[in-house]
Amino acid sequence: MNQNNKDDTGANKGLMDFIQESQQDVLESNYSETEENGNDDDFSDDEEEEFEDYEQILEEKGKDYVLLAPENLSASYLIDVKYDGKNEKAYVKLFNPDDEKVYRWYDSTNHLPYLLTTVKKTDVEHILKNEKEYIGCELVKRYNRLNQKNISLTKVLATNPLAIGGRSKSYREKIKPSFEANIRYHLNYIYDNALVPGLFYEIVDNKLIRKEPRLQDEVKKNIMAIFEGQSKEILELVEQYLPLFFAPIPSLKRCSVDIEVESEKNKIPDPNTATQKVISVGITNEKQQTCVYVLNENKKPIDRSKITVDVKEFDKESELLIEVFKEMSRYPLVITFNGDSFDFLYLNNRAKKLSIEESVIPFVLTRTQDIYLVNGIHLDLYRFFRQPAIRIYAFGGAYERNTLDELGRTLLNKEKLKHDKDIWELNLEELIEYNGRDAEITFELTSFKNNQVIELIIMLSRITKMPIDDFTRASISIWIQNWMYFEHRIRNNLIPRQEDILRLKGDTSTEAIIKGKKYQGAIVIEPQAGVWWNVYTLDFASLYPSIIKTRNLSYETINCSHQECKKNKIHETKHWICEKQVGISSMLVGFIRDIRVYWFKDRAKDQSLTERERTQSNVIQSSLKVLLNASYGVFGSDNFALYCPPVAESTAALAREAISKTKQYTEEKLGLKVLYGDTDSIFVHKPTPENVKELEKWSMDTFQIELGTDYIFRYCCLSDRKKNYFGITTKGTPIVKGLMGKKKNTPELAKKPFEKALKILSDVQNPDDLDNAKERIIKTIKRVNQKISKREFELEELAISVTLSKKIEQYDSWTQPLQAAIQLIINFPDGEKPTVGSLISFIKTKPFKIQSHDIKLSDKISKSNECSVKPIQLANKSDVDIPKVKELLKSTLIQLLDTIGISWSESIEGQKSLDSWFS
DNA sequence: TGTAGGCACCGCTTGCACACGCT
DNA sequence: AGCGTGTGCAAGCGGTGCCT
Repeated sequence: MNQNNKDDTGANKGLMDFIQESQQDVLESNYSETEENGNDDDFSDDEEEEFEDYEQILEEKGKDYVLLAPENLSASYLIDVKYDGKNEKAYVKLFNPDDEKVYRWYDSTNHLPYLLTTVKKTDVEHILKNEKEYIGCELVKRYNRLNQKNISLTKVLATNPLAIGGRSKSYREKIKPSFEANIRYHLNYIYDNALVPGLFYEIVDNKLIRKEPRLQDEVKKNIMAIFEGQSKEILELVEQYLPLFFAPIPSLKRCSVDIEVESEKNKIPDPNTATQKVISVGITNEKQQTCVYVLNENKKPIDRSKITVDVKEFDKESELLIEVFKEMSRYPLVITFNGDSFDFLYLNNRAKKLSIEESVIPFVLTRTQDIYLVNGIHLDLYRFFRQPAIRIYAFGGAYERNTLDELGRTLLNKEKLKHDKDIWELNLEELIEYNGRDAEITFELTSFKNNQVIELIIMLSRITKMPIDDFTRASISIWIQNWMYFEHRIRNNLIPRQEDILRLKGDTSTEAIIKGKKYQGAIVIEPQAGVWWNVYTLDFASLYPSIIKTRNLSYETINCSHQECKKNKIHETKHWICEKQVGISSMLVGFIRDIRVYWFKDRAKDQSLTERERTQSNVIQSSLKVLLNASYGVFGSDNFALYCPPVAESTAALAREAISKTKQYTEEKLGLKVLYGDTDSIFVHKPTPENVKELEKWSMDTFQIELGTDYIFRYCCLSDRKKNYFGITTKGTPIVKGLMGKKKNTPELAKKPFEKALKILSDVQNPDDLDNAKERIIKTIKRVNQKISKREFELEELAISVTLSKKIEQYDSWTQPLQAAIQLIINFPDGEKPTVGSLISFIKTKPFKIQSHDIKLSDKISKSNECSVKPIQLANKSDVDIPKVKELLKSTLIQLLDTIGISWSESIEGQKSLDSWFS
């Protein structure tokens, strides 16, 4: 029997056994052998012959680089799991640190694609009687979390994943209901064998066996102590995850690749046609050596004194490419920035165009337009850094836009080389330097801060059980889905279908405040306008995940079938929660919350530890933070596999309850004034240290959630606008939230006086200083206002920069950014077309009409042609609409001024008219 | 080609009341 | 009187960026 099926009683009791067992013999064959498969692998001992044998089963493309694993291989790093369609087998890629080579190991257990169904075996055989790819059925048992019952199922096996799902006549279309039929095969392979990408495995007699890291007994003991008294399931999770956290992360040998392509003026080279020559390729390796492979057909002399990198010259483009491919194949990990859509796509198509032999082209294109490497793995940093969860939670929003230049500038403090010319005008030396710098920046994005990014990627890959190249291309809901699927499978739990969850639990019962939303969300406490001295902001530590944990929220525990549980109601909703079963998402989210808060978070800052221990702890805590912060939201997102609106709704409702009760307690029991609050925080006026302590204790006793102090404001200015305030901390640091002066689309002209005013306010120590500061602020602003009247400004200072969030033809409203984008298209027909993500800069002008355009637009606005803005590229100073600029300055600064009691019309405008009266 | 909902602000769009002029 | 059209206004809505 399949080892995964032996735990017929379901639930979690077999998990520890399972882990133990998997260490000894992970991949013991489970199925009765089917001898149909012609490629059965009795590998010869002779190495050369061995290669002969394998050659026929390897795909043509890139096969020169593939090295098959020997019968026995020392501990190697599991970097990838894939499926080989020609051989109908899963394989893994192992990086062996001893010889620094990547080996490919094909499944030796005859693991097969399958689906599960409640249809009886005889009926299945009837349905599939003419199917050549059908192999047979097995009877298996699973535990169904949704109804808490063991269930007998038919496991339908096929030779090929496409037979199961992915075609119009796949088995999953014919056999209904079918379960677990839409999981990609290589992921199934990972789950079934409990593989963890990023851990060490060795091959013994052609079996893949996990190598356990050594754990310090002391560390283990201390961590177990954190979870003392918690349920058995949680303790098992700790055991399961400690090796993932503490296995060393080896420094992966790797290189970055960046290409430059010959191009005509104002034309972007098209990687699909690849009609232009590749003129240079920069490669940087882990020793920080950069080499630029440059095409020099006319053998122009290169002045080496002007060059800081290594150079290899080629007079034939095809030779250049072949050499680059060969160099890339030496690395288990190859990094690009946007390689999926440009560099590698271009190289691939260009190589075909130049008739380079398939066997030396290392790329594999997938249906979803990702590009994998035959031998190593391809990490496209553009895809990784683009993830909102990564941008915000792992990097604190350090970069705004996902471009190589901005990432380099904000994370590395290293900019792309600037030049006035365009690529095709550069001389060879300039081209080499430029290309080399891009390759360097790309590489350093993975190596800065002791390889922070690469370690983050590997740690998240271990936790989510996704191969690195899948993981870096997928979004956060897929990460969490995969993580939870894995945890279902190793517990022998049936993975529920989204439709079943929805049918049983789908309804929400609260009304959202914003039209079009599914349920009610957070509370924002009405701010008390004014200047407040000595203000504490208290907030709950990861409130939503904490609620999921403490209140046992999960798709199977919400609205369970037990009559007795119905009394366990959730505030303001119709939902109740199960008291008999521990919810799987509650358990998983709770576990990573606890271990982050109680272990890794402190250790990331603990000066008594070594630097190495600190950075590793930091990598782990930020990985966990990324998952935690998304763990609530995914349940409210209909493209999440375990989508369960009542779970999300209940989480939000319980959070509302927590914050309201806290406000009430603070006001009524402690007699303090609550000035403001948002979601998980309250602003308290003048609490004593004892007050704060009492609140912390009360919160722990009432909700089992930590309430901590975030900022202590010397003073804090609130207006009547929510999510809109600023304060100066006791250390003199200004904290600004939501004010227009901070928004990225506000023109510099308004931002500058805003910043100045803020600086003045930072120095204010007491109410008397404030009056003084007000005077100075008024003067500053008046000066700016006068300058505007006299048109004393640069055009750039007025630019409003906005990101397009949709394609041009999808806009239903004739908005200003759209007007500017269309003018750009009309005036620069060969230029880069504005589209999703483009940053458009424009200035406000008096209304004017543009020539009727033949750009495809939505029906609603296709006839519009009157514009109120001009893109900065086309505008003159004389176009500027002065009253509108003043309006803009006013609305930006008024947010700041009215909180400190300055009236715009009296202090700024009124004063000005007096001035002019006297002069 | 998505983790959620709540909020501020800008400016276009739309619907309505009303005036007006024509038949 | 009945109808179409122009005008001014306010509310609604689309869009962007932000907060938690």
